Amino acid sequence: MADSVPKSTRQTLDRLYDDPEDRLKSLFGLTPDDTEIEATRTVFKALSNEYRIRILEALRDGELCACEIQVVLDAPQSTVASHLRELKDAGLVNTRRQGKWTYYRIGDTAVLQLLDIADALAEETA
Amino acid sequence: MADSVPKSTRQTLDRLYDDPEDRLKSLFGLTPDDTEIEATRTVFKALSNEYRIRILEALRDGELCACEIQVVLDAPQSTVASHLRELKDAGLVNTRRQGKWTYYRIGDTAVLQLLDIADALAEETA
DNA sequence: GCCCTATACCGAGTATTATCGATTTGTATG
DNA sequence: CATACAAATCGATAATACTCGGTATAGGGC
Repeated sequence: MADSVPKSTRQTLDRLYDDPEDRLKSLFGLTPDDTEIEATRTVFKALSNEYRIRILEALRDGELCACEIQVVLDAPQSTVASHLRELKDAGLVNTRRQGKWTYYRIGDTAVLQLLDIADALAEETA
Repeated sequence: MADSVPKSTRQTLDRLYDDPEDRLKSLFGLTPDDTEIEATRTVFKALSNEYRIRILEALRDGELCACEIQVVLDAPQSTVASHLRELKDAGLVNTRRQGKWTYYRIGDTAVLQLLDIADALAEETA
């Protein structure tokens, strides 16, 4: 681990701290493992699109079929379908097939918590 | 509003519901206004990057200067700087300048809540 | 079987983001 | 005010994401 640290960084730490080696160790301790970060990123990425946020908001009150979501979004069928797929892949929604129709619903209320917190955060920032 | 609904949608609703006009109205009621959605999206977009998640995780324990964050991320200075700027623009971190150094800190504990919830959600999905 | 409809998938064009070397800006210190 | 250094910005290239027409798949009714 110590070998991968560039000289410039060591020099910076040398100037800043009494015990740069200790500081280096504690800094590296701040990094969680890659797979966990990647999984978290997947969730946020799925949430970082206007259409997909609209879909989740529409699903607050309960399930809707794809054709209804199309009405809410007022967008081409293929566009809506691809966003629905992304939400499903990210595990944020579940589906239920009934005849020709596919019904979508929020997979976990934690999704709504995320939306609420982000909304509040955005509002106070603005 | 009714004018913007395409014929194909009306036909779909006609087939699905007894009172398609009512259904149309309730569906449109599910859409929040554009500026709110956009603000929420900005927050999630800022969170949907590996480096930026790492930065926020590193800031859990308290503020760090940009040069220390560079050590944690092990990435070029300009790359780190652009991510820090994006986090700041999104309102997720605040800065404090002390001499040559700029210290970054989490702007609101709600940011950590978002990370925790998304992490838990990602874990249960996997 | 055929036809109609809901929805999933493909792929090419477009738009947005990320990366990072080079340069500039701000802040000390001699 | 010259030098050193932290950090911000610029700008060109690369990577990623979005859009959506066209097409394929699947279910139900005749």
